[in-house]
Amino acid sequence: MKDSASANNIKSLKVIQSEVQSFNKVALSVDCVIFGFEENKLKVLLIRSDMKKFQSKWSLLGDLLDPHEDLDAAAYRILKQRTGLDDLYLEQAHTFGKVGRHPGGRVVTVAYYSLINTSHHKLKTLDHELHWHDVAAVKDLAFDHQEIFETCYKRLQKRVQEHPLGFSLLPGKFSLRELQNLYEAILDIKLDRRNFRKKFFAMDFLVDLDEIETNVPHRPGKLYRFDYEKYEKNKKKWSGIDF
Amino acid sequence: MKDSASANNIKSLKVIQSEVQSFNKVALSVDCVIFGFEENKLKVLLIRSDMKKFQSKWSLLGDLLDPHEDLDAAAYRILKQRTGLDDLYLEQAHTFGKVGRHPGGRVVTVAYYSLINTSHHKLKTLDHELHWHDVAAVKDLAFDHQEIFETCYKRLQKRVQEHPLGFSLLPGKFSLRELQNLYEAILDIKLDRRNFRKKFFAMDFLVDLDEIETNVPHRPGKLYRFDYEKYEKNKKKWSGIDF
DNA sequence: TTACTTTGTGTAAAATTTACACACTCTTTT
DNA sequence: AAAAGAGTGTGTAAATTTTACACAAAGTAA
Repeated sequence: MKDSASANNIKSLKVIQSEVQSFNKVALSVDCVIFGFEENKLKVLLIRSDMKKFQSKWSLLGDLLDPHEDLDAAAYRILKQRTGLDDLYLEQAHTFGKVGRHPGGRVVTVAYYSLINTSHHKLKTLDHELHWHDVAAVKDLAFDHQEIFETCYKRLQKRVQEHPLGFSLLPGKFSLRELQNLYEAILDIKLDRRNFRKKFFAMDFLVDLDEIETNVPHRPGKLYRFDYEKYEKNKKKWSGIDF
Repeated sequence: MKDSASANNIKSLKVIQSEVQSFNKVALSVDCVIFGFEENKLKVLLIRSDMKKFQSKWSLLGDLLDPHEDLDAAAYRILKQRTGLDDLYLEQAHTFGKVGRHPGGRVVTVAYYSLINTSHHKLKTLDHELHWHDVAAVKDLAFDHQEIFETCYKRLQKRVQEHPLGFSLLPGKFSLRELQNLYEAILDIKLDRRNFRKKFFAMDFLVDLDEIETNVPHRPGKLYRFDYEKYEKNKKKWSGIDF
């Protein structure tokens, strides 16, 4: 293995190019962990593995990187291919590069996670390929996808306590109960209703729509929307503070 | 670009192998952002770029991944090559994969950061290749290394507020003033001395060595060491809590 | 009309964080 | 040897944040 940094001689572009182009190459893939929220459960989107070896197992949505596209662009491309959406939160979580992780050869994969609002697009989930799974029930995925999934889930749990990501999983109008259900589902804990409401009102980026829920068999709750402008303006004030 | 996941046909191992081996390959490198602490300043280890194009610039320590080694192993290898050390904290931070980021061709790089105790190994920093830089003064690095450095620095700042990493930058025996100086340097803020001490004593993983500083022109402080066992035992209790 | 379910609201106690000052110990200076 | 200088070591009160907790109101279902 070349030691390009401690060598004393200065390398020409040609030398560098030959190092890069010769034998030191690997396949790079992107895997997306796509979270959704339905029936008060946090869900993750999985697909049947397209490899014989893993035929009965579920796997994450992934594809090989095209050498001519940016890494982030590849993640957005894959997400778009699977969900049709391209206007959403997408964050790189971790890169997995054990030698034997992929049976097809040396493939290093970069994991991204994303949150989508399932009410905005009913996916083609009925063709037995793509399916929403309860995160609590996800197990025994193909490849090392179980580990990737768990890493991303932990990252989401942490991230959602520092930034108001959760909103992107909800419809435009939502009740505080829905918001609380979401946080309880993501963090897998119970929260005190009054304190939860107090906290979110204090953060001051909920807009009261002066509407109420319909078709609920009890007193309806008020509906709110997330105020992106206020959030952007006050970001610094509370970013990084757990809530 | 193949769409391996949404295709309906099941792929044999051979098909997968040919996809992986054919044209979809890139060079992958690892870059290490190595932090140290000296003269009450947070430092980062940089090297003169070995490329003509960037001859006057500093760059991070990096190397190409050997296709036969694990990704993490590559990071440890590079660190060992540069510093001689292999028993230290090393964390993957982010993967950078813009198409044009490297003049030698398509190179995606995985950034790791590490903290080393400069008192344990005086590096060969005098050969004008390797040099400790004040983090505050780092600018205009080669390639996209400025961005990589800044990403890792932010990650370190965050991480150090959730885990007692800082200790790995200090000698085995240290005074509370040294510890505070370190945190002030990493976070770039001033801390209240009394509250700082209170907090660390409350966490209860400092061992009083019943020794005091020598060669200080004032009242000497007591020396402590970090108690790894107590830390491991109480980890859950305060992990994730900012301090 | 009654029972049921969930919303909406405030306050007191507890815990945590912050601000802050003075005596002590060692070194250096005179 | 006395005094000045510099940084250590320590506690408490106030402010802020977090937690625990209960009851009336609004709608639906029987």
